[in-house]
Amino acid sequence: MALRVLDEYGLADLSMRRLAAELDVRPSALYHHVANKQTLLALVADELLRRTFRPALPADADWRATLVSTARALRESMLAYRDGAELVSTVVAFGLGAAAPHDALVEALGDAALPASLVRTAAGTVLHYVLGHTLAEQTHLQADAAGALGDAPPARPSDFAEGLALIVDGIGVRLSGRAG
Amino acid sequence: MALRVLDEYGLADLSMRRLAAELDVRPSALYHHVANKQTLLALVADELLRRTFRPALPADADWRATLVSTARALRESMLAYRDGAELVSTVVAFGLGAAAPHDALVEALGDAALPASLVRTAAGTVLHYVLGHTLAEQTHLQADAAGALGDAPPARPSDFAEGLALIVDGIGVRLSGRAG
DNA sequence: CAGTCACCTGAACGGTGTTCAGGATAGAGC
DNA sequence: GCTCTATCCTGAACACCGTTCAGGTGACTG
Repeated sequence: MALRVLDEYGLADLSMRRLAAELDVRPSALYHHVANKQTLLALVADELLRRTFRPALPADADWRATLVSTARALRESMLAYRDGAELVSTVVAFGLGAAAPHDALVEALGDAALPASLVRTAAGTVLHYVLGHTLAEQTHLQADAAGALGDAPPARPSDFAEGLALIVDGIGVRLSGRAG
Repeated sequence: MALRVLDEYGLADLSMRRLAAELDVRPSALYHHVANKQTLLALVADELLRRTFRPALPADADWRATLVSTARALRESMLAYRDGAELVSTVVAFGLGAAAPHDALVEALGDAALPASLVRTAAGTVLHYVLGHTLAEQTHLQADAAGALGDAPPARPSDFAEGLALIVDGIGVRLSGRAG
């Protein structure tokens, strides 16, 4: 329900009052189900990810392919809803939820023979990259869809993959010839 | 002035009304100097960076050292003010200003013999990483300073350098033996 | 001395998140 | 059947928010 409002009106207009109106209820009623708006947004972000974020984990693939596919899945999840990247980014930043992406990235790195602390660092690095890149991408996309501003270059679709490959190769260096 | 209010009250309380009160002026007066709050925030972010972001560019250093020092300088700039990372991140995301960090990263990559498109990708990747990491770091720091939540691990100081090194090495792979 | 312009005030508009006393309603235990 | 209780809700208010706009005031220009 809240996701419908998000997609229809955007994150800026996803207010307690609008959501309540959509549910045919007075705003104060929402506070019997949720402590405040921030935790509501965390629940919405979790629901968004639950619905769309299915990181493929083919057992035979090496860690590179798994990591790339997980990152790609996260990007596509967020792009699937209006303001999805902004929503997930803020929820992740405040640490109130949306732990699934980080967990999925850590799991994807499980096959690489890396020390645990480096796994966490690498997962965080990839996560920050995907969130930042996709947020910029979606902001630009939606700005174009409304009234273009058009000074920045139009961001080729391959940019995401290229930046991601940079990090993946950086991780690969740490394995120095061991696994693929 | 606005930076004083930012440091004293935080970004959430940096309202047009509070800023106007601090300047002993009515809120509507601000709109004769600035179109709206978003561009005000962009100006504040630019001023923050102008004051504190001095990327050291030693002519003799190789691109790795220059890139790392630029990234580190950006992180420290944002940490120097309350909510600095959040402010700069949102301004960069909306593309209304704060171009200095990206430009500085591009310049730092100038010495590496990379194709122009890869320079832009690499700069964007590093930028997203620094913003995302520092935002998370500062959010955590400030949450601790108020009333700790304390479930997430305490984030060792070396985490920033490790993640950054990952990306730098990824860039290095693209040079395959050419420069340092 | 009139005119212009930058700067400001005062008041309002239409929102926002959140709190709180109290009303309804359904199910459990006696 | 009848209380008791917990859940869910309403209505009203509080204290803000960004923004607009007509009109006032002072300084600098011609």
